[in-house]
Amino acid sequence: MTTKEGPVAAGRLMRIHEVAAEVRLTPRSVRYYEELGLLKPAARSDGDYRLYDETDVERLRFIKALRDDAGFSLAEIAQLLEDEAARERGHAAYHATTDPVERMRILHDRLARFDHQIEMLRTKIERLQAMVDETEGRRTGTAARINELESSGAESAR
Amino acid sequence: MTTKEGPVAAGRLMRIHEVAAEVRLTPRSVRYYEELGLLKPAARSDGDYRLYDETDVERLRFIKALRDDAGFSLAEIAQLLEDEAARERGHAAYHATTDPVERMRILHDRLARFDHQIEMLRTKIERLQAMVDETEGRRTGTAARINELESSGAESAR
DNA sequence: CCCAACTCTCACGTAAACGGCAAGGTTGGG
DNA sequence: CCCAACCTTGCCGTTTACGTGAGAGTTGGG
Repeated sequence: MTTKEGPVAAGRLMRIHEVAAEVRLTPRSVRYYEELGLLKPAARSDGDYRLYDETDVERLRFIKALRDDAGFSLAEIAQLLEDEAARERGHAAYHATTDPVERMRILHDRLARFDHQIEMLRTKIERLQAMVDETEGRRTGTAARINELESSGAESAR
Repeated sequence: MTTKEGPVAAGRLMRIHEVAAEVRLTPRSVRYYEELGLLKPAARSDGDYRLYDETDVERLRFIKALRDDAGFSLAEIAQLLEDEAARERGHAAYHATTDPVERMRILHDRLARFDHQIEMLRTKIERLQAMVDETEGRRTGTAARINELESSGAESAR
């Protein structure tokens, strides 16, 4: 009943410390991300243990990359990935309807979200590139001064 | 006596709220960055007011970019820029000595730091690019499904 | 069935990066 | 010289992103 069904992910389910180790996070962080609505385990055991599948792992990896590499806050990541609640609704809705128009809408929605993600990342890349360019400029200045010194006093070098 | 001298920066000096406004930071943050050793005002007034010059503004801009765009922590930024203390020592040392060998060493040092900065930024760019690629992969999959639906049920669309 | 290892949900503690206030000092135009 | 607007150094408060138990329950191999 808490099972995330779906057409994929028939592999085995993992417990929280397993996925945490896999993506190099702590169980605490994974639970915290769930608390913020970043993801929801594929299932729960009878004893209410969180159980994760491969897609959860991928999602966690993506979250970690967004946090570590892109430096987004968890709040921003929540925006980018949208609440897991909304995502699940979208997924369920897709399989609940046979209406192709509705399915179309959902797919276009998903496409738009991917485009948004790509755009945010691209923007970040551009800014970083600008910083690289600037730093290279300074580097060139320093390198020039080295050349000056090197050619002016040309004798004491090893 | 607290003046940062140097051959450049003869422009006028600004007070903390001016530079803060200029680089879109709060005076509080600027003081905090100083506390962490990220920068030091060019001078102090008689009444001990912090006074900044144009190079300080540039430095602050760079710091902000590293924080906002690259997502580095202030501690990491401190590493990248090295303690202002060390920087100042290097600068003073450069002008204190006339020994070309010593000057050479200082310049090569500076060059190495630039190279390190560039490398860190490049690494970050590569990771972001990898994320873009991955997201584009997913996007392509969704786009394909849209095409399927579009050609299979080709009549109900507006 | 037993027990070690794992998990659950509170709940409080912490480091980073500031925000905001207090109590007092400084600046500079009128 | 006066005063509004700015600044100073403390110092405590807050948010984010977790760490760290506490107390109780679950799992699974022997």
